[in-house]
Amino acid sequence: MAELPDKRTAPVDWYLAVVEAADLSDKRYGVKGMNVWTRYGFRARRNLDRVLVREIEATGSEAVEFPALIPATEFAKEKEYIKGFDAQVYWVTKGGLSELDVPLVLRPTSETAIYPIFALWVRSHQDLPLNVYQIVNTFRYETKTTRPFLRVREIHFFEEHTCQADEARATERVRSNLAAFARMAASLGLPYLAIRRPEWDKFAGAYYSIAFDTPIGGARTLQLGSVHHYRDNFSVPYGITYERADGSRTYVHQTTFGLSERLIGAIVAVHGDERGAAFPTEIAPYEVVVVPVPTAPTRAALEATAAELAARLDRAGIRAFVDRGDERPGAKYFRWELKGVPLRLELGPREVAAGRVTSVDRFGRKGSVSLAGLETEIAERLREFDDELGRRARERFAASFAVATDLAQLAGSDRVRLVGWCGSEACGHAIEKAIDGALLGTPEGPTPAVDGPPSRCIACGTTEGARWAVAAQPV
RNA sequence: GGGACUGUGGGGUAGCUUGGUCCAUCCUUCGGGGUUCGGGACUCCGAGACGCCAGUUCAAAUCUGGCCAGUCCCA
Repeated sequence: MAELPDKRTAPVDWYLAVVEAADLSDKRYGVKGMNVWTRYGFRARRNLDRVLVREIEATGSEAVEFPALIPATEFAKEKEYIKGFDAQVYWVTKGGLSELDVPLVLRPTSETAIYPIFALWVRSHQDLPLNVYQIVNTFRYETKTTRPFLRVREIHFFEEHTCQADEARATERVRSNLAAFARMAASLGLPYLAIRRPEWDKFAGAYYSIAFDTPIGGARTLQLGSVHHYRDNFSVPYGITYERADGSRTYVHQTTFGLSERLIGAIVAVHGDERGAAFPTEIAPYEVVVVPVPTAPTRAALEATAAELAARLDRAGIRAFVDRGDERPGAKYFRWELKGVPLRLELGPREVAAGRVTSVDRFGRKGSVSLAGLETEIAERLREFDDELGRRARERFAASFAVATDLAQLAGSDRVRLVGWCGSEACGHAIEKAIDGALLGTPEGPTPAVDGPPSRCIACGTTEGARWAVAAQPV
């Protein structure tokens, strides 16, 4: 297997090489931005979905599924939304041989598919809150370069859509989503900042947008997902109203929460290193791989023992795989490290004689596990691995930010920059130009690497109302 | 929307300027045999490509045109 490009000096080449070498995605399908999920990559995706479902359902959301095609007439009802999306939708204009009277849009996101039906579902205050999510594929005609998982045209999309009685309750739902994402990200070992987007960069049609961003080296960041408060911006054009207890009628306030397979790309980009990918155990296609280290006479017995170990782990809910391939053990070690498996078990004659098995985690930390206590000891090792994975990620996260006090410091920056900002759009664009990227917005929680508020706006120097904002190069 | 560039086995490439020495190079991958097996084994045999369509020419991976696909830059 060839050497990987250097992650520091050639991050994009490194990322593409890891995705390919780890066999997470096959990009040879003949449509730009539409890639094939391999067996290995799909396992990761299924595990990711399981975490998302678990956490969102814990907040009282239920699964639904709406159709992929949307009549043009419904699609066009909210004018900001249309402006934001009409340049990147796929159209279905023919049915068989005939032109359709009403062309159909292949959903770029599902507001316009769902809200006409919400208008039918919501009638009384007793129908609220309405919290539903779906995990479906959405389609966007991306014109920029596409990258597996990070920028695709067929998106594996998680989207929650809710209706609340009023603005305050919608705000509460946003808070609840932020907390749910915090739990999801913890499962993935991904540190991030929740950042309120500036006016000019909020979701089309939103009252405000809060996005989750994580640094991935240099000044570059990756958006992991977003939560939006729509107020009644959609419920008015779509007529989603309810009757209060006193008989009066009013519009609902809505929120959405969106995530995608980008999270898998983020796991690769954030946790990966010179050896390849590194999966947190919740998402790992296999949590444990057993590698027999045979000599000719012990081969059959060792493979049988390895299969038993894997079966025991599977029964204990730990996804395990026995690598019986014809390669030498060392070649297998390299491959499974590249593929990001958290824990490897080496089983040779020495281990069998001692009633133990050697464990080596993705970071190369060795241990010895007794066969008798296999399940509990492995579970413990996996916990230790996740702790270490998270610790390393947080360490890099903390080192990713630096304050800039002058626009000149933004050019060619090797960190994500925290800047004082007065809140004006003109200054925002000046900052974006200086860093050749974007002003992501203002952090929702505490801002890392700073103490107290900024003294002034980095662009205009105003001291009045200056607050911390994040400037970066989003990928 | 404007411009530049690129397209060679499954992946990565050499060859293209100056047409012939190319039934296309090397690495990797894949299939089979043998010797091996505690950190990327070795060896033997085998498989696999010039984006598509036209044109020029005695002769095209190489030149020309169109198309398709992709990449990058600018708006």
